[in-house]
Amino acid sequence: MPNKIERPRGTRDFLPDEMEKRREVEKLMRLIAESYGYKEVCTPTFEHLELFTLKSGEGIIEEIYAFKDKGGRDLALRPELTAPVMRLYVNECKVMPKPLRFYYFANCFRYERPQRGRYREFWQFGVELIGSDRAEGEAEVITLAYRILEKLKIKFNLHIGHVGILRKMLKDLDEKTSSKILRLIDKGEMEELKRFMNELGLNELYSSIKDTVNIKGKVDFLESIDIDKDVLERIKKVCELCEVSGVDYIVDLSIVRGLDYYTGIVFEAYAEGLGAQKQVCGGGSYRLAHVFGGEDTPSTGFAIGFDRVMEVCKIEPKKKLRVAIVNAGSYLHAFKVAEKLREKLSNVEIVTDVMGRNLKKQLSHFSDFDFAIIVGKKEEETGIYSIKDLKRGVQEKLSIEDIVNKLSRVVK
RNA sequence: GCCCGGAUGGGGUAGUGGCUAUCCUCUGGGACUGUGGAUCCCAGGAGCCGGGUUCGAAUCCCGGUCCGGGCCCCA
Repeated sequence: MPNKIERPRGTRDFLPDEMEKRREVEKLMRLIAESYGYKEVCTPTFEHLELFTLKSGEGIIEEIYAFKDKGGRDLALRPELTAPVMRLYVNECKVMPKPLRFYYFANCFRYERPQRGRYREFWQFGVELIGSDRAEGEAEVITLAYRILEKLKIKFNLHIGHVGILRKMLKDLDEKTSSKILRLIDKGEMEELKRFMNELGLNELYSSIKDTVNIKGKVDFLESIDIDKDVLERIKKVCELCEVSGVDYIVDLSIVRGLDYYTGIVFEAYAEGLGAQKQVCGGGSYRLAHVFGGEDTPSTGFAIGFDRVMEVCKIEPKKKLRVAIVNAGSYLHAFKVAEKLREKLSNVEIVTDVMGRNLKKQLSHFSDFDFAIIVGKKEEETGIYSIKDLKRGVQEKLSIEDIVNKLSRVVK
């Protein structure tokens, strides 16, 4: 036997049961996003490498699947979708009336060590609200993310922060230093941060950063510390709107986010039961359009880690009604009956035997179906078919029309 | 990128340096050519890959691949 060809590392095959569940969850996400007026967009699976290196943040750049095509162009499989969607916006939608509400569901690629909830090909569901610079927009996006996770019956915590506070505190430092400080805050390595800032003689700044980062709770906590007035007003307003829509949150100013393009409100959601891969959603306000040659445009968005959500989501798809057309010798007629029923009934699975089994074998094979319709010479002549309820074990004789009526009633 | 643990038919497993690799499930067929899930019978299908030690390796050793767990990072 020749060697079996295996799946590449970090990729997955999905069997029907799992696909069904994934489609069900996807459908729910779409439905909720659409109920907020968001419309689906789709961008290419690969883009110019530059799109992602321009502003994505160090971590992601190292993980990019990059390659040269036959024309020598530097291309990359998309590691995320915010940059592609903003590129699409700049290319095609600049003059459309604002705001634009876009959502996407697509696969992304990152070269990483695979683990539970972390794959080299993974799916993201996300939205981008383009053109609004206001708390109303930010609150809408946060609420939408919250609703989706809530409707999927996931247990999670939502943390809301604002990168403006820390950015402002660090504004007098050079970019390299401030970026290192932000990274240490993001990792929660406060001891290392203390040592680092001590070396630079920034003890005073360190202690105010420490105070800021430790703030966790509802909005009112913020009153007690000395932060930028405009930012405080913004956070208060966003939180107020979130509370109105029943969103449960924690203000957490330590949220920094790995992607460099965030400028304002940021938020993350953590689900229970996923270990180190607990972050199921991340987002915030950013400015990216001008980087891709457009006008400076404020935007807010989030991305949900679809595969992580699937790990903890309890949603079960509704089982379809399954009907077997069992033939007693008359294949031709059985196929005809099956086709007629498929035409008349929607959302019902209708299956015939294609293995040449005898009657008994067919019934045995279809024993976990809901109904069996027996089609043989007698039925072909009279037009009256035996329909057997396989779950209850009862059988009756009906015409095609009556069968259609009966099954339609059961579907409801 | 770092640290650990694994890998035996499609799925789940047993076992051991030595005969034809165990059991369950599964799949196909038969008993049974007009009525299912039971039972019995027959058939099918496996030691991740490469190298080493050995008379002999699925078993021991080394390397690789893949999976899982924990970090890092992130969704």
